[in-house]
Amino acid sequence: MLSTRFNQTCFALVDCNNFFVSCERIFNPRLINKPTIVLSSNDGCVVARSNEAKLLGIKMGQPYFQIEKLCRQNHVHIFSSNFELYGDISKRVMTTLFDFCLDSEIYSIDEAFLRLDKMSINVVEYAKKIKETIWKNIGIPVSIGIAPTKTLAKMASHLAKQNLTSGIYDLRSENAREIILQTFPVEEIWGIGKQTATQLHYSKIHMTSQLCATPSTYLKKRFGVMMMRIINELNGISCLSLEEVHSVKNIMCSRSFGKPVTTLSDLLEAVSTYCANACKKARLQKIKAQGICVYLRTSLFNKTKPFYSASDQKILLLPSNDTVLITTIAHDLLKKLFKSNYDYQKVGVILLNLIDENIKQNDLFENKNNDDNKILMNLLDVMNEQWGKKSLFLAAEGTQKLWSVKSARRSPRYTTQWNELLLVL
DNA sequence: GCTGGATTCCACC
DNA sequence: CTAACGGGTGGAATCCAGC
Repeated sequence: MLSTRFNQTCFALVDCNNFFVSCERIFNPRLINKPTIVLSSNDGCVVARSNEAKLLGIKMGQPYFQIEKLCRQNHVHIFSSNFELYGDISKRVMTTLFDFCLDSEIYSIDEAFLRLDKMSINVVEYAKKIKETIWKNIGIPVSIGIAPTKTLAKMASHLAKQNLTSGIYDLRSENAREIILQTFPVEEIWGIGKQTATQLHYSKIHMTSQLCATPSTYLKKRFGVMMMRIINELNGISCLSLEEVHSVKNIMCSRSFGKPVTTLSDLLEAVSTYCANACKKARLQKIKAQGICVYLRTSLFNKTKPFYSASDQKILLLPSNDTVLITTIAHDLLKKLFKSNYDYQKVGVILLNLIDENIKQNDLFENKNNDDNKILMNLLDVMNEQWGKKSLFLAAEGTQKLWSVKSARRSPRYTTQWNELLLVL
């Protein structure tokens, strides 16, 4: 007889360990057991650390310039983000997980929830098999947390990471939970962030067990409905189910500049580039924007220069994913927002209220249909697929891109670019 | 007061 | 030599105008 109660829900959270670093290691085995980090775009902050790098005290999200010296002294291997590579490896991991369990939800680039209670299996044995398969076939180490709710499964995966030998942690037994909750800090609970944690500490609530013992009327009044959901989940009552594949509502594209930008022409180039990326993404998903928002701002951190931030949006007469149209509108918006004599750090474009491209809502006053540029856009996408990214683009994007991001240490895109395949010499 | 829409806050990876 | 800090998502709470 299995220890689980009849009818009890059971979720597994499969989480890739140090995901971006693990991806780099697949193609560069010399990195194994060496301190290694991956930087955010623009080589700004640390977004992934190997265990060795964690031991050196390098923090998640830490700005790189603060640890540059430490890295040099300890021969830390440093990489710029290589999202094409990570996305491709992620796809392989998720496909493998779907083979094990169709009832699953991709939660992020490196995590997925599986619903296991409807399968007649020994859950822990099954988890072991999943872990071994992903390691053997893809070369990515994962941790797996098992529990009756998603929030507890998240907690279990945390604990699984501390247990390096098995990498699996089972929190289905109520007795086991009772002990664990006494030493699990509230700030590590899924859904409780920095602000909430600070307030909890202020109310002398530090450990999860203390949180669960706090009267729910008080918690609801002070922290809202989200907190009630968290408490229920911690008590083993499942409130969060696997989510449907949610349709995207907005697409945002923005980057910080490699160095401050002051001229309107550079900003227009950048905005054009982001429009092209966003529209391409929309066409790929077969959706159209009903509005577009443009924003720009100076650095949040530079206290010596004046701060400026602005945004504006325009509703489209007809939904569109046409790069030419969207870029034209974005240019108009940006020209209105632009003020000279500022050091700009970032501009961004957001396609708003996306809807299925097949939904046609003919405008009463505009008789023509809005497929004008469909053929051109299709051509653009096909050419760029065939001849490589950015073979064909609008002149407005510019060719120099003096503003573009820093990405000095990116590894080759081994799996997605023919000319960057791994060479065996 | 009530409503819906816009904006801000918070959290996550 | 100095200055240097991501890019997305989504949901809830809150604000505010118009009734």
